Amino acid sequence: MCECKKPYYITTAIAYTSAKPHIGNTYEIVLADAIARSKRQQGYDVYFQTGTDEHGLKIQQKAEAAGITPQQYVDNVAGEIKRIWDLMNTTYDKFVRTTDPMHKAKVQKIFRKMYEKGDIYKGKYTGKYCTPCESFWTESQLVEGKCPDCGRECVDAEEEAYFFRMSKYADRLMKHIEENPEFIQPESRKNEMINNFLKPGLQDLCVSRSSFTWGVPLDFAPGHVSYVWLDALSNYITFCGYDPDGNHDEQYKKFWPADLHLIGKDIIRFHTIYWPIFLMSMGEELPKQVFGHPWLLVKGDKMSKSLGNVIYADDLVDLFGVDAVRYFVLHEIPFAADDIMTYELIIDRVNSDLANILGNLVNRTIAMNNKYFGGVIQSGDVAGDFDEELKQIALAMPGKVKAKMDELKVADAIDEIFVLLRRANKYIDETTPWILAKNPETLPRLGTVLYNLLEAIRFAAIALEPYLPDTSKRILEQLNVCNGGLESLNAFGGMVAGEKVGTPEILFARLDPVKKMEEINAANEAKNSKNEKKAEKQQKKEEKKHEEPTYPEVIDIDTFFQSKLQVGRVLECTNVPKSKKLLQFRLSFGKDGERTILSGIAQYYPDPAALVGKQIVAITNLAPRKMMGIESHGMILSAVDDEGNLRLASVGEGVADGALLG
RNA sequence: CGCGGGGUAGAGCAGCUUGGUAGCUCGUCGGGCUCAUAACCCGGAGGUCGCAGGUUCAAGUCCUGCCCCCGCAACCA
Repeated sequence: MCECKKPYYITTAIAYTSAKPHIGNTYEIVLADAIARSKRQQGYDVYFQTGTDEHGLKIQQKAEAAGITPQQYVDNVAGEIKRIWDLMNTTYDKFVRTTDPMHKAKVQKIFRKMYEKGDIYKGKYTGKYCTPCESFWTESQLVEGKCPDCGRECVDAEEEAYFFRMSKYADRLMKHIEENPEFIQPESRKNEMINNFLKPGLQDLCVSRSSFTWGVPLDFAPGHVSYVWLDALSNYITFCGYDPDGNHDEQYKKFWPADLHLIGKDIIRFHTIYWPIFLMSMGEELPKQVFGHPWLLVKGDKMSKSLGNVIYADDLVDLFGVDAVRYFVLHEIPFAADDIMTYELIIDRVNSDLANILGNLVNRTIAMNNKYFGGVIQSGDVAGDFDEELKQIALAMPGKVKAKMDELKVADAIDEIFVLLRRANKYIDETTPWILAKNPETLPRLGTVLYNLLEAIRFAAIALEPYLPDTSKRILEQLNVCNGGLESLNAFGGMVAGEKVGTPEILFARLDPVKKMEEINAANEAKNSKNEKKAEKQQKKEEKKHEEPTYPEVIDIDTFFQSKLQVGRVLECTNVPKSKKLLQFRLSFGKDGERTILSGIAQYYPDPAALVGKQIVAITNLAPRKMMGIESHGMILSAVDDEGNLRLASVGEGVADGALLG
């Protein structure tokens, strides 16, 4: 092999330390690990970086709620994330944390460099400001026009902030994306970025915050911290030896630009628009490829604590073992579409693929070699029917696997290995070793048949290493051979006659679906009844806090009478085109005339026309607001309960249209 | 008419660029085998390839129109 190995730099997104990662998050690191291991196997000098993103308002708030410092909080969560990454047997070379002083110092310099270059300028950030909370909100973040945190009035305000001139680099980025079709994967995402963000024109991005302190402080602007994304994205270079002053480490010179940023499809925009532009501003090369992988869903929903459908990697590992979990996520998740996971599906895969096709093949082959030849490997030179096809498939397999991996189609790559395993099972049927064993004359042929099988298994075991590292090792141990790497798969004949194989051990036990499900349900219930219930209750409380503004104990009558509440009659009610949520009402308020009001209740009224003629209650002196291009003059009152029942407020029939409430 | 992806056997997918016997995994039914973890191997059933037109000797595959689903963007005053 060549001494000067080609470099390969792969990263995952750094995990946000606001909560323990679930299996969906864990998928990313496993996928990256499979790619990294595969590249190492192919002889690349791989640098694999992952880590945690530890700044931001959310973390500051969570720490406050827990009564600890933000640093303590992120130390805890980062530890937990690292533990899970290790549990999944992932071989990252570096685990980075954005609270690292080295990183922070570099981010400060990067920021200053961009500022001095003129790419970042001081501007005014306008929005709604909640004085008691000292928080800025955008219009869309407000709840009922009030602060989403405390429910109090917000005022128009502006504060000093720093902006990045995105528009300056937009053309260059567009050109880059178009000239490098591999840059954004899968390709459908590429169009999304171009059409939704680049073509309409990039807005300048606000890259500083002064409403909270848990971030990288800007040395030239006291009170400001860096926008988390600028801080977080920089990790890919700061921890790889980048020096803002230009004295880069050897590592940086060797590995940058990264070959692959592996990220979730939800953060593609940050990685394919902002990050490349930041790099352009710094004068650095762009990463070669960004792959936005799909999601693992549970019953069609995104995993979330509030839905109560979160599945954690460590729980799955307890139930199925590391390699089974790795196999499942790597094999089931397609290249571009989200995948729905269920326990039943995992059991299914473990049984049919791992236990039956793989495990049973290894087991029966080694058992036969022990039974018929006392474990001694025979020579492979008594050729017969069916041998050639098996050999050809084995020899072609590594190349096919590599081709699939080059396209990042990991599931397909694994399938190529299973083609060989299936063929080997068939070969046993065709050659009927148990019949050959009965006649002393056919014993030499039996030796060769078993030799071919053992060799085919060796091929598979070595090829499986990137995906099922532990199982790969166990198979090779049972075969009693070393992992000779991919080079040992150039010729069919690596097993050495005269050596002895080990004893067969069950690699994956078959699972009884019914029993396993009972076990899973019991485990889940036990968990729910204990710590999770407490956590859930707290969670619910927190969510309610967010949803329902806290009201002042007492308000005076004048405050109440600031709202003009009137009875109105529905003249027309239609869906707003292209909107999922909005209904457009034309209402009569008697002598006060007619007005148009929009309301986000479309999902509750599949037949909006049915509301025509009804009397409702509306606030009519709210400031007009445009939504979906239509101006709304007021707000219709309604109530919704936890079950999702919604009713419009009314005063009963018999009151004149336009009558005032009070 | 905002942009994009997709609709193929009970489920999940491939095939469409370069038209020509509709394929894979799981499930199901039947058979074989007994070395092995009731596993393995073979065979069958099951599809008007979203709908309607068109081009062609021939269309999942190309063209036109329509319907439905899913992402992204906008949107709950």
